[in-house]
Amino acid sequence: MRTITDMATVALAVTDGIPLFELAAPSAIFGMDPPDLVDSWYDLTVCAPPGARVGGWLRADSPHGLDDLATADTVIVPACHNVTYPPPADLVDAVRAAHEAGARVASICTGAFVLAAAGLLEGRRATTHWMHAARLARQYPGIDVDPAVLYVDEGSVLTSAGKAAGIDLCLHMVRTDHGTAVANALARVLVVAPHRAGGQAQFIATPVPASDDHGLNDLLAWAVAHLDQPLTTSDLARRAHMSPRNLSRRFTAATGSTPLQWLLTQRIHRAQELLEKTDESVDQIADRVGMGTAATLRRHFNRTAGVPPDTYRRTFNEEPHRSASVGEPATV
DNA sequence: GCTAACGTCCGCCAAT
DNA sequence: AGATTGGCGGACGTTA
Repeated sequence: MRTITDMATVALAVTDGIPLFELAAPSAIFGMDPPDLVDSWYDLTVCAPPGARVGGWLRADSPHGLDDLATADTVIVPACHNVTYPPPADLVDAVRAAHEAGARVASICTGAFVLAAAGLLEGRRATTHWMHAARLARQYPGIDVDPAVLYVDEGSVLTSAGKAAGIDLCLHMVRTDHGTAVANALARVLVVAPHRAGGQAQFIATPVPASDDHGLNDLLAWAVAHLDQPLTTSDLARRAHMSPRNLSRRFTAATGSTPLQWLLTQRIHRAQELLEKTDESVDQIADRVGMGTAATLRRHFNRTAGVPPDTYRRTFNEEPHRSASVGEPATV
């Protein structure tokens, strides 16, 4: 089991020609002044080859090179600027070495191609920018590429979709390390959506199909507002004026997860929030998030958060910031 | 941890 | 002709 302090050093792998945005998102989050809510924040190292260009008009000037990736707890690999060429071999080797040394490795956008080349995605679920998802899947048949989600958390290997989804992934890591309250506070500072879960593709406008609106947003919003009630697929279908079969199909296409699984995830997130912010019993919380009994909540909570509700509460409530252990969350 | 009842969801296929 | 929909069966998951 990892601890928060284990994840404290974050290394950002800069490659020549890297888009500015890719660099900006993780820098803004991991390199910011520590929020008041925590007493230790991340230590960001930018690892850049000498004279690397950023965004075509900036030059990175860092005393740290790729060798420094190996000692980081968390390694972030932003987009490579051209996926038609194989990623730089020294970067691939450095990323592989870092992962072997126990680092958590996360990619943004086409950075997934670097992780793939390092063999870290083999047999795993992963995502990348929708424009390049087909290429990734073709080049690496062993990867279960999901182009429809914002990010995929496979524990020690995380991938995110294009550009702004990198912010979601970074927030997700902050949430994993420091809890929902800290992640939400940070999102407020950054003025971004506090939580777009990895499996929630409903807020991405993927401009591939002619109509990028799957028409489920109202339903999802309604469901979130009525989580405390028992909701079946048929209930949702009735609300969306669809047959259960069709809703099930549309739902999966739009969100990347099935109705029940999506509801369970939403309920667990709500429960996490309540555990952090209130003193309500697990029983009460189970009732408030529509999970029936505490036993049911515990079962799903364990599976999703990696720890029982009471442990989670102790981690983020009573003793918020001291090397608290959180398990590896399952894929969101 | 077991069980019984019930819900979910996915392949198949005909209807639209 | 091709895509979308909805009903059905049955394996599988969830709940209490």
